[in-house]
Amino acid sequence: MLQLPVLREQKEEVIARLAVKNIDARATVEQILSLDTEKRKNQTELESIQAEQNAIAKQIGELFRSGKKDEADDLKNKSTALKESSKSLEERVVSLEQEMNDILVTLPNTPSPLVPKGKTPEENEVVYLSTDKLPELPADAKPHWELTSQYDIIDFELGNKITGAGFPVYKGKGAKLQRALINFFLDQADKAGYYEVQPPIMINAASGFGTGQLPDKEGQMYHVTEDGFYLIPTAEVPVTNIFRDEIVKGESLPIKYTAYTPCFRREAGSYGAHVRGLNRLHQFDKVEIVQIAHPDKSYEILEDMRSYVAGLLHLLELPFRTLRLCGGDMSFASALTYDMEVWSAAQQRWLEVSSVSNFETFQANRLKLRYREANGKPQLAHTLNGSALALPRIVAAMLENNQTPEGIRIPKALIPYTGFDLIN
RNA sequence: GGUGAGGUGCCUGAGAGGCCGAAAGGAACAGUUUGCUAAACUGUCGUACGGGUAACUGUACCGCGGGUUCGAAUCCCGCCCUCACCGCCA
Repeated sequence: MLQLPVLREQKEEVIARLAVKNIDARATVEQILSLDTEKRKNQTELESIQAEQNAIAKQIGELFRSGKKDEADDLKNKSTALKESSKSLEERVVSLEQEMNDILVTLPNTPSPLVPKGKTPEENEVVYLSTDKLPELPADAKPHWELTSQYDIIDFELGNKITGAGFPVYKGKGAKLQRALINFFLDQADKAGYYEVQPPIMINAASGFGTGQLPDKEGQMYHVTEDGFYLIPTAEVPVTNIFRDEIVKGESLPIKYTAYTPCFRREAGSYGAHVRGLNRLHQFDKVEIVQIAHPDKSYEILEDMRSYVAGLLHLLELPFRTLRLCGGDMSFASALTYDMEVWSAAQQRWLEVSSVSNFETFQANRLKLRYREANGKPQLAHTLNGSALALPRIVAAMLENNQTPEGIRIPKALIPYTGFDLIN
């Protein structure tokens, strides 16, 4: 959620920046500001009436104590009259504020000045390419969904039976590979100074609102209606919400957390060949990294997180590129996002495996997540997060790129975790 | 699921219609003293939103939402949550 004072003081700047996300926000911003002006006008009036009521109530108390009941009765009547007008004013203020907030939460975050203009994924800016020549596979190379059944390591049909499409069953070395990747990613995060947590994988509505999934993406989450909970689409939600309504000490920043969780996404509206196999699942595993940062440091930290994720991909020996997302391809809450895509040789396409974002104060404002320097006023912190990493497409790329006549080669860094160097 | 107790500031915890934005202790911060540390003493110490160049000032907030009252942390109603015990159970 954008900060109202920023909207008031830098209206033109906000409108110009939202234009990078291809949004013409002028009418909305002006509506918010006029509601705000109206609200404040009513609020000032209301508060002066309340001040008078409070003064009268105090006087009545004193009159009662000194036995002047008649005078007290006069004041009572006066106060009752005031109550009428304060009550209606209060309703007005509350409804103006509500109306204003309802509109304010629909505005996406303003992109950072680094964000390139653009509408489609093709206009994302390639900022890094891990290799100048992409691996080439023999003509009979297979896509991963054929390899998974050839080696019987991931069973999509069995998942269909148990749950439905997008819920695969990992088997044998396939299951062990999952476990190996999760442990590998967690160990790496630990080494990089991230504190490991295991959060709930169901969240309440307040948490969903805090990180911006609600009300914007309600339809993308599985909803447990009986209890009002949602299955998490990413560990970002429960981990960042650890700090909801918190004022942390300035010197404790940056706070670095990591968590492994399953993630659940309804992916309503997705279809076609690009959802085949592991490319798009309803349930998948991911290790997430989250940082709570000082506003002056958050962009430096974003670069750190980006190079951390790149390091993981190098260790896994996967060819990848890093994109700086253009305005049109960015998420609602993000100010700057880097996507990491690995090259899937058999599919001849790039697969997104990580998204690293700085949300600046956008989430913190919803979360009421603040920090305080010694004796200072509370300030909104910046929040950042990134996948480090999401498993399915890593597995897809690994299977496809590393296929040999003998079997699937496991990258060196992973062998201590899998306990085998070949899937055959 | 049943029964009982309870939700007050960073924490513990008092407060039971007006003198309460809230005692007391602890923590934290600043200072004094001691050679350092520790201790002792003194002071500061909630948040949000308004108004004001500012000093300052107003309002709201004691789990959430309503109600009673001139006046509610305190009384009434509804909801949520936590804890304890019982039941069930990995």
